[in-house]
Amino acid sequence: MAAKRSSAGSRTSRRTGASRPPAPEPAGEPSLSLERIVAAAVELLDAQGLDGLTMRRLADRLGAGAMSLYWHVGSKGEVLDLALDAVLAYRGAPQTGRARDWRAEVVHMLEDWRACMLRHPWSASLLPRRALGPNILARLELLGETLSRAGVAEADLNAGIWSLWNYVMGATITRGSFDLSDEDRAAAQRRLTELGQHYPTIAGTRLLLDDDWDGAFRKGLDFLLDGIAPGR
Amino acid sequence: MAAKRSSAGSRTSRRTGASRPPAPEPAGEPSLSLERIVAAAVELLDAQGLDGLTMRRLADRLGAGAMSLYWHVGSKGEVLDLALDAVLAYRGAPQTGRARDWRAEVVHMLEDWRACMLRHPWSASLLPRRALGPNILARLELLGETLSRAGVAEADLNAGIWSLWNYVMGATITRGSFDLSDEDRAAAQRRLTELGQHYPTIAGTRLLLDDDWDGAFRKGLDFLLDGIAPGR
DNA sequence: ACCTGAACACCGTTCAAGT
DNA sequence: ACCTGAACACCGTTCAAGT
Repeated sequence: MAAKRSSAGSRTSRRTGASRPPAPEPAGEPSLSLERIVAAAVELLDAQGLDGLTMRRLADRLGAGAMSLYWHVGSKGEVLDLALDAVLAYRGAPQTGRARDWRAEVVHMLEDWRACMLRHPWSASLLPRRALGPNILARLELLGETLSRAGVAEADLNAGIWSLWNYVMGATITRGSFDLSDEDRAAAQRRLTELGQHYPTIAGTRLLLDDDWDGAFRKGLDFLLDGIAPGR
Repeated sequence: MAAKRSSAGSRTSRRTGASRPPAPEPAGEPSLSLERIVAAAVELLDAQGLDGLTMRRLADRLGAGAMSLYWHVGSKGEVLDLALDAVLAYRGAPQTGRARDWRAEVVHMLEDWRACMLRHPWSASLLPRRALGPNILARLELLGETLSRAGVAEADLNAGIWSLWNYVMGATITRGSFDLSDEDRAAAQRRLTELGQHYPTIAGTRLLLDDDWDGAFRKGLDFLLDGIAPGR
C-alpha cells in the first residue's frame, strides 16, 4: 500500500497517454519527463564525470531550455540522488536450484555492487554523501539478512554490515580514482623507488603498481568475512 | 640527498631574511607565502567545507588580490593537495619502554588517521582522489612494515595494506558524511520502520540509528585484522 | 500545466600590466 | 620578484513571463 511513495511517478508527462493516441515517438523531442531527465543525467555523468553534469548541459542534451528542468526537479542535488539510485538496482543472485552458500551470496552481491559503481565511476564517491535510496536499502537488508542467517550474533550484525559497506566503498572509491591516472601512479611508484630508503617495504612490494584490483578486492573481502564469521 | 624535492620550500617569501632586519611581524599583513596560503586554506576548509574553499575567498582571507595566489601556486588543485598533506602527518605511537604489539601499533595508527580526517571533515573524501603525499606514503610504509613483522606472507602484504586502507577510507568518508545530517538519518530510519515489511532485518537492528561510530570502527577493524593475520 | 530568457551572484583562470 | 584588475567563459538558481 505504501508502495509508490517516491516522487518518481507523480509528475511525469502524461501527454502521450490520455487525450492523444499514443503517437509512437513522434521523431521530435518527446518533451521532458523525470525519467528522461534521469536517463540523460546518467548518460552525461558517464560521459563527462561529476563536474560534467551541469543543469545547462543537461537541458541542452534534452533539447530544452536550461530552466525547464526545474519544473520537474527541485535542485541539481535531486538529479544526483535520482541518478545514483537508478544505477544501483540489484537483480539478485542467479537462481541455481540448490540453496546458496551464505558466503557466495554476500560475495556475489558485493562484487555486483562494486561492478555497478565502477561502470558509473561518478557514483562511488557520491554515494556516501547522499541519502540512501530504496535500492541501497535493499542491498543493506540483504546483507543483514544473509549474515544473520549465517549465524552472526545479533550484537555484531550492525558492525558486520557497516564494515562490509566501509570496505566496499573504500575499495571502489579508491579504484575509481586511481583509474583516472595510471600515469600519476607510475610516477608515484617511480618517486617511491627513488626514495627507497624512506619507504623500503612498500617500494619492495611495488604497492602502487599492483594492477590486480579485482583479485585484491576479493582477497580483502575474504579477510573481512573470515573475521566476521570465523570458521564457517 | 633527494630530500627537498617537493615545491614547498622553493618559492616562499625570503623578504624577511636577506636585505631587511627580520622585522618581527610588522602588524600589517605579512605578505603571501606558500605556508600562509596552505594554513589559510586549511582554516577555510575547516570552517566552510570543500565548497567553501574559493580562490577569491582564500585570497580575501589573506588580504590579497584574488590573482596573487597564482604566483605561489599553479592551480586550486595544488592548494588542495598541500592542505591535505599538511593535515595527515603522523607523530607515531607513544613510546612505551617495551616493544609494542604489532596489532596495537596498527590500531593506533589507523585510529589516529581516522581522527585526523574527522578533525578536518573535507579531507577524507578528498584523499582518494588526489596524489599520495609523503605523509600518506609514510603511513602506508608503517602499515606494510608492521604487517610484515607480524608474519603476513609477502604475497598477502599488498592485499592486507589495501584492505586496511579501503576500510579506513570507507569508514571515515561515511562517518563524515552522515555526520552532517543527523536529521536525515533519523528520517531515513523512520521511513525504514514504516516500510518494516520491506526491510525487516535492518529495521530491527536499527542500523541507521546506531550511534557508536568509534566502537563500530574498532569492531570492524578487529574483524579485518583477525582475517589478515589469523590466530595472532 | 509546462516551458522560457534575462538576470543575479557567483566560479577558476588567462592576460597584460603595474611596482 | 611579486602582486594586481579587468575580462572570459562559465556556474546554480530566482523571478517574472510566456503559452
